[in-house]
Amino acid sequence: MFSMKTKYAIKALIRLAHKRHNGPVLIADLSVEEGIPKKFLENILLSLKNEGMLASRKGKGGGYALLRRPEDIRIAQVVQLFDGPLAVPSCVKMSMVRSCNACGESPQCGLRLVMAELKESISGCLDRLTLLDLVLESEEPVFDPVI
Amino acid sequence: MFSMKTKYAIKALIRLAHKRHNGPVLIADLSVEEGIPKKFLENILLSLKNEGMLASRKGKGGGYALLRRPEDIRIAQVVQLFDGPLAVPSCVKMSMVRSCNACGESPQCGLRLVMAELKESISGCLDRLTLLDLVLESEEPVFDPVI
DNA sequence: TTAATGACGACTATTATAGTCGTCTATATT
DNA sequence: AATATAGACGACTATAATAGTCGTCATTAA
Ligand code: SF4
Ligand code: SF4
Repeated sequence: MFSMKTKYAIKALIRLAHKRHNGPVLIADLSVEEGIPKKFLENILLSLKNEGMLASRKGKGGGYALLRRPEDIRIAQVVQLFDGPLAVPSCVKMSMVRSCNACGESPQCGLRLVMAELKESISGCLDRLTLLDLVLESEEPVFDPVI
Repeated sequence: MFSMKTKYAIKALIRLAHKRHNGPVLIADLSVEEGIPKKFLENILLSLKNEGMLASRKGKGGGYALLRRPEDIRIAQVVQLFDGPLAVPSCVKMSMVRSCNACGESPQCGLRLVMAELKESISGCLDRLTLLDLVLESEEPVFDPVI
C-alpha cells in the first residue's frame, strides 16, 4: 500500500512532532528510536525538508525540526511526495501523471468507474488526515482515575 | 494502483458480461477486442475460472463464459485475486497477510490510524462495486429521442 | 581548528511485474 | 479414428521499482 519511505516518513514526522519543543533532533536518534536505517532516513528527511515540512541545522547541536504545525501537514502530501501522485487514469481528468494504460481512453471504458471511485475514496481519506491526528492517536492513553 | 492483471481481468469480465448470451467467447477474440496480450490473458482467465467466476470449454466451439451473474461478482474479489489482500498492517486485526513491518506492533504506533482508515475507504469502495455497475457504466449511452 | 552533523550523488541487491514459449490435454466434427 | 480447434499449465525472461548502502563533501558550534 505504502512504500517504506512513506511509512518511515510518517513515523519520523510523528516523532518530530512529539519532540518539537526540545530543539533539533539528530538523524541518528530518530533512526534508533524508530528503527529506520540511518542512511535511508537521511534521504527521507532531506526530501521532507525540500518539501518545506522540516528545517535542519548542520554541525554540532544540529538536527531536524518540524517547520510547520502538525495540523498543517496533510498525510496526503507526504504520501504523494514518496509514492508519487495517486495513479489515476488519464481519462479521469486530474493533473495526475501516470496513465492507466494503452486503452485509447474510450469514453465507455468500464475501468473508469472503479478508478474514479477509488480515487475519491483514497484521496478523501488522506486529505482529511493531518499529522496532528496521528500524533494524538499515538500519545499515551490518559488513564481516568476512578473517583 | 492496480496491476495490469487486475485491470485486464476487469476489462475481460465486462466484455464477457456484455456477450454472455452469445455462447462461449474465444480467448483470441477477447485478446484482440480488449488489446490484451493473448498468452497473458490465458493466465488471467484461468485464475478467474479457478475462482469460480468463469466457465470454459475446450475444443472447437469452446471458449469462456461468465458463470455467475454480474451483480454477484464483486470487484473486491477480482482485485484481491490478482493483487493479493489489501496490505493492511497486522496490527489492524483482519485476516490480512502482509505485515506493515518490523515495528513490534506497539499499540501507540501512529501509522495504525492511517492504515486502518485507508483500509476502510478502499475496501468499502471495492466491496460496494459489482461487475454489473461497470457493465452499466460501459454501455452505449441511450439517446432519448426528443419528442 | 576540529569534531559533529547534515547534504548529496552514485551504486547495488532483491523483488515484483508483465509478458513469452513450448507442450500437453480435451473436444467437436468429419 | 483422424484432425483441427481451443484451453491448461509449467517454466522461463526482461524490465523496472524498491529498499538500502557507500563515500565524500559542506557547514557549524565550541
Ligand atoms: S483503461 Fe479505461 S480507465 Fe484506464 S485510462 Fe484507459 S479509458 Fe481510462
Ligand atoms: S508499523 Fe505501526 S501500523 Fe504498521 S504493523 Fe506496526 S504497529 Fe501496525
